[in-house]
Amino acid sequence: MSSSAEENYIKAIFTIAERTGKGASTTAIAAQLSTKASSVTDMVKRLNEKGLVDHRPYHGVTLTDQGTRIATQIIRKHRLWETFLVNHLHYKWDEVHELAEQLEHIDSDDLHDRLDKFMDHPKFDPHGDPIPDKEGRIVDMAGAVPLAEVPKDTLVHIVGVKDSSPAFLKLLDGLGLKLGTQLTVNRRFEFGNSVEVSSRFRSGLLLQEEVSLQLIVKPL
Amino acid sequence: MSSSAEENYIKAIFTIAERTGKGASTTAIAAQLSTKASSVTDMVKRLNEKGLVDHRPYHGVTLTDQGTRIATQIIRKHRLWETFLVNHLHYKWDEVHELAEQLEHIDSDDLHDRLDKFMDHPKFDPHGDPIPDKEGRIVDMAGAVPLAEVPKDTLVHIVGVKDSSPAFLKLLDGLGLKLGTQLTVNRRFEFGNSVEVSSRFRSGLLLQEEVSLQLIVKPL
DNA sequence: CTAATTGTTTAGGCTCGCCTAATTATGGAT
DNA sequence: ATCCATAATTAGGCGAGCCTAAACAATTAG
Repeated sequence: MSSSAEENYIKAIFTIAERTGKGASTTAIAAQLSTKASSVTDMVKRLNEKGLVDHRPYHGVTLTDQGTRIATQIIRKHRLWETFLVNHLHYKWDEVHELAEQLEHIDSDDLHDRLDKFMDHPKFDPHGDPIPDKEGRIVDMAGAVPLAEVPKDTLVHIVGVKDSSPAFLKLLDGLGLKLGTQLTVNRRFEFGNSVEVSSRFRSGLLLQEEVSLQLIVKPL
Repeated sequence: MSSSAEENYIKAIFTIAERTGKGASTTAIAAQLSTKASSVTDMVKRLNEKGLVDHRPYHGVTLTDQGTRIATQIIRKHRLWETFLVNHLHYKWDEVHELAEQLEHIDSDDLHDRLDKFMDHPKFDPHGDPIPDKEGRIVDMAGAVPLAEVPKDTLVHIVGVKDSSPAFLKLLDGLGLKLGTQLTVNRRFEFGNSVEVSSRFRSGLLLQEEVSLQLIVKPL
């Protein structure tokens, strides 16, 4: 029903709305997809005619219920494939995004249900992002907060990353940080709003706000 | 480098050449892809400009070495995915073709090498067709012949099917025949060039030439 | 050898998805 | 309330891939 191009727009609109809490502007969509604003205008018109988006110029594009359903299914497929690639084909967590961007467009609900079952219904992908179930429900990550907001002397463990770019993930690898790693905030510094944390393997690790805002943790 | 559409043409040309031993005519390609001859002319021109095919009008389109390499890689991907779908996601052998047609266009040699490794380098897909290795080498099926050509009182086992259509595969399921099934030709009849075979579970099974030509077996 | 049939290409047109350049509309600052 | 920077749209065009209808070429049958 939807082409890959359409699906990419729908996903972009969804993630922009999620990130900003507002409708996605023409310009924002263009930036997200590395395309031009005029192309976005074109596509938004098409998606609107298909009943997948609403558009109030200068106030953003929002997904209709139907559009939202499509978006969550694409995200489900994306995260299922990422999980498969990491857990079964032994890719590293910073290597799977591009591949999943291709695989997410495979058109078969049944295939993805089977993949889900094959992996025993994983709840989170390799970056800690929740995998929507086949009805589109997403478990909510109650209690999860950026490391930057954690008070001194709290024991937490890493449950996700806000930034899944290869660069950031490789940085974490280099610091010996991965999902599940337990951390305690030892000290908090005014300067650069940085925190000093200790893990079992490394203590006195100083993290700038730039990092600690992207690291999602949960108290233990 | 190649679009899905181009890949489909290349694959079609390859399989027609394999089936007929000759270059693929414009008409044959059109039939294979359920498209029109004029569309084929268009695409053949493009593929020719890319150096993937040669074309002598009225004598058929043939793949260049480069085109052949692409074709075998697509077939490799197709058969790897079919194997994955059947062996790991528990699809039936008549259900996987369409899905593999989508998955075969995923652009990543590495992914398919890993998939190959994950499955322990399978040599044949669920229909008994050989899976090219990453250099494009295909194991040759020495000694494999259509059941129709097997002399009386020979013990054979099924190693492949020439026709992988769901209809034919379901027929085989209905007859209790699958890859590996051992058969003996009890009798051969003039009429319809049919053969009577026995398996461990069923004896006196009469097969028309239409079926026995499609069943590839190997003497034991 | 010619004619008829079949195969192939050409011409022109369509949609999708993208582009650039030019234009218009708007929200926000003054 | 007006003006401006920014956002958005329009207009026109392009390539890929497909189509129909018409023209044309070649194989093969007579």
